[in-house]
Amino acid sequence: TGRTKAEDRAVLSARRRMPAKCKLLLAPPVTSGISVVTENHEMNALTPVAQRFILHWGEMGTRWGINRTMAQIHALLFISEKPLNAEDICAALTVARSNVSNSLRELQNWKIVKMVHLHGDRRDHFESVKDVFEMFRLIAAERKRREIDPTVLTLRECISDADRKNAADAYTMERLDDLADFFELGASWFDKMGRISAKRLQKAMKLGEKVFGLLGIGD
Amino acid sequence: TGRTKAEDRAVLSARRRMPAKCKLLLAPPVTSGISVVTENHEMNALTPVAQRFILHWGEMGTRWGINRTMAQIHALLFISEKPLNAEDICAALTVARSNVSNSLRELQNWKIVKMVHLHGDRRDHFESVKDVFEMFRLIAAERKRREIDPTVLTLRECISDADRKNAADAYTMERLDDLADFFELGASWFDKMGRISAKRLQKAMKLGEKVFGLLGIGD
DNA sequence: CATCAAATTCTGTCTTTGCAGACATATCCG
DNA sequence: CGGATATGTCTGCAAAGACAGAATTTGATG
Repeated sequence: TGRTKAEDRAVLSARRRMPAKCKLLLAPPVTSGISVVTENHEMNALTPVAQRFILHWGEMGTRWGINRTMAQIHALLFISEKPLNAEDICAALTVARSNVSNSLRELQNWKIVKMVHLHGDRRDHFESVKDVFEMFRLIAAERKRREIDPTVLTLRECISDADRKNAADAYTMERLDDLADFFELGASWFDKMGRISAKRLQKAMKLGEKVFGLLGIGD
Repeated sequence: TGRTKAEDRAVLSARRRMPAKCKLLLAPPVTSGISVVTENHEMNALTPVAQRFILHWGEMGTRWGINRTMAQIHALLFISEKPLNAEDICAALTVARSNVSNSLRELQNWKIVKMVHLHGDRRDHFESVKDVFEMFRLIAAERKRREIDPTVLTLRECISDADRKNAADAYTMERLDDLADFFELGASWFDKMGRISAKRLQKAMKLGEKVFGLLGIGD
């Protein structure tokens, strides 16, 4: 098989924890889009497709260092036509309020979820950025700020602190210098992506396709 | 301060766990590059700069869903002039053999660490890919294979499974379609990066800089 | 300013993951 | 073929992280 042992293990452990972990699957089965009308807006139970997407997105999150609930909430908001309040989210994903509250705060820090208010409802409602390029742009900007920038800083400090008389450090310096250059190049990309609009980013990415073409790298 | 509460918490918790977790810091302090000569090769204790880099790289790993030890081993190999054997790595990072063994296997799966043999020594030795562009290329290719490809597959399946008569699903489909398009564009990028040489990738990235310039996005 | 809904923070529990040490297997040499 | 050395796998414990529920704070409204 073209699959590593580590992956097999991951699959198995994912399966093992399914019943306990993935509460979505434990939610009452949905035959079709049954609507439950609450005070002031209707709340649809999750369709099987929605469930599947949310679960997958949660899993993806964990692979990239994002906690599962946070990613799931993001997925839910992303496919929700209307803004949802905390209560709605708790109900849809069967998670505790506190968990939802914390995850929403973090999603707002990432700037991919915004708080909105609905007329005649004092509860906070939340909606996701819907444009995928915009979303990517925001995430890239934030990751740069949190991870790339500090890394460049650390690398540069390491380089200037290195003991030039020590042979081991001399080689280390060479390597770190390369790495720092690379990250700086990457950082400037992230930066630029963070500044241009989604429309232009999309154009730039498609243009990039062509650049590859010119370099003679076809499909 | 320009820092979120979550970040403050992260910093605190990192500090709290330092003594227990980061064995590197507990290793005997290194005054200068003291050389310890073993059977057939000399093994330098880590310099402060090396320690710092390894710790930071380990931390970076965790942020991107890579386990800390694995990232630390990678960092160590990356700045090591000569290939190291498992024993050397255990000693340098103060981690168990089993841990080193598993991490090395995974690093080889990622194709960023290669096993080599030294003349007259039957132990396996390991060295990291040293070219940063090559490293990036390999990591990108692997992440695509493991995460992007399955995501595109899932999204497309979700779209084809969606119930077109259901209003909720109709909206979901729109969103997922956008997302799938985006990931496919991304996948093709990753793919192309995976195929071109490090040299050309470097050229392409620098060229990309210019593309941004042409689009009027300066520093 | 009292009351109540909504939201947040705190605290303890449970799950998951990472990891060390023990055990098992493979490889080389006398 | 036996012993030694090297590597790989398994098991159980411990740390970290995620999470639920309780307690607290916020703030809106009569």
